[in-house]
Amino acid sequence: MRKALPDPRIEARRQQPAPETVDPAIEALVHDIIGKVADKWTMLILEALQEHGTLRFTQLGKVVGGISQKMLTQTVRQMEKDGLVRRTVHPVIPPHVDYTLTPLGESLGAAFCGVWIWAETHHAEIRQARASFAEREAATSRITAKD
Amino acid sequence: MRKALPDPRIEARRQQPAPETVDPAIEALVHDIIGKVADKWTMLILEALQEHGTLRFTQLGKVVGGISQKMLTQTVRQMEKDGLVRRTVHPVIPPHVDYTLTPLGESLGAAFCGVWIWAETHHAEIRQARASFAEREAATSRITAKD
DNA sequence: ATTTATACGCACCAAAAGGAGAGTGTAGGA
DNA sequence: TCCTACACTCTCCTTTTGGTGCGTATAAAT
Repeated sequence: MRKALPDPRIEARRQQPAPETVDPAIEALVHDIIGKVADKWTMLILEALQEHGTLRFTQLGKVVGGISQKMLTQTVRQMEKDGLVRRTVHPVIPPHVDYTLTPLGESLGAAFCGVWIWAETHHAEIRQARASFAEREAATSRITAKD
Repeated sequence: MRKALPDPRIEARRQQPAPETVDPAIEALVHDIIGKVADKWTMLILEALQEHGTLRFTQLGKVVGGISQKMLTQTVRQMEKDGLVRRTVHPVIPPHVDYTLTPLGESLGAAFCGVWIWAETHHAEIRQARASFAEREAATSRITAKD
């Protein structure tokens, strides 16, 4: 969420009104990708690597924070499969492996950057919304159209 | 992913280098928000409401596709709590409830827009990455530094 | 009198996610 | 000689997620 600048390709697309020519097969694939990529750990790891450039396994775990080894391995493996990170093994003892974002990963990081900034920008509003929801709930009165 | 234009506040922030003044409490809160919002169904519902403006319960379910009533209720309720959607009950029989994005929800939709476009733009690369990973795996040779 | 439509809530159950902890291989240091 | 570091993998176990089906209220239509 830090240094990323908007992907020029994405910015270009934003200008255009709306393709609206959505092949259902592509649509399904995109939904699938979103489903895989819109994952808490994926986002967190993406951010960590974006900020630090290259990290080793244990360092990455510490930077992300609160992740188990299992999830770290699993998520990073999936990201490698999807071409988001490059995993480099230095065959020394004790083992040394480092992780870095591929250009594809960087571009995803840039895309998610907007979401990070959104969260930073609006977290106060969310807290407020939660509070007022709780209040309304306590009064047992939901929003109701009065016509 | 369709019609959204970039949030001006986010675009403004992107220019700035990096605050780097990250209060750990805020950081944790942001991580929490990301964790809640980076959910498959949340993203899909967000997209549906962004494209259609206002939808009733059943319609929303159809537009999203493949979601059970339970998850639809649950997710939409959470989004209401977080101030992303407004739920309006028309007290008629049979019941009539419609859902629409709040300004906060719209802004999140705009932020996620970049991710949608990223997925549409790069899905071919992901498929290719997966294929070449599978190939490398079959050859039982991972990327290894050769020095 | 029976059916239909709508937006759920609830209970039950299967599946998946995810955490904790132990095990592994081996070079170099104490 | 034993311990430590590193990046895992594997097994067990608990928690969470999510699907299915049933119940509900009630006015209007058949």
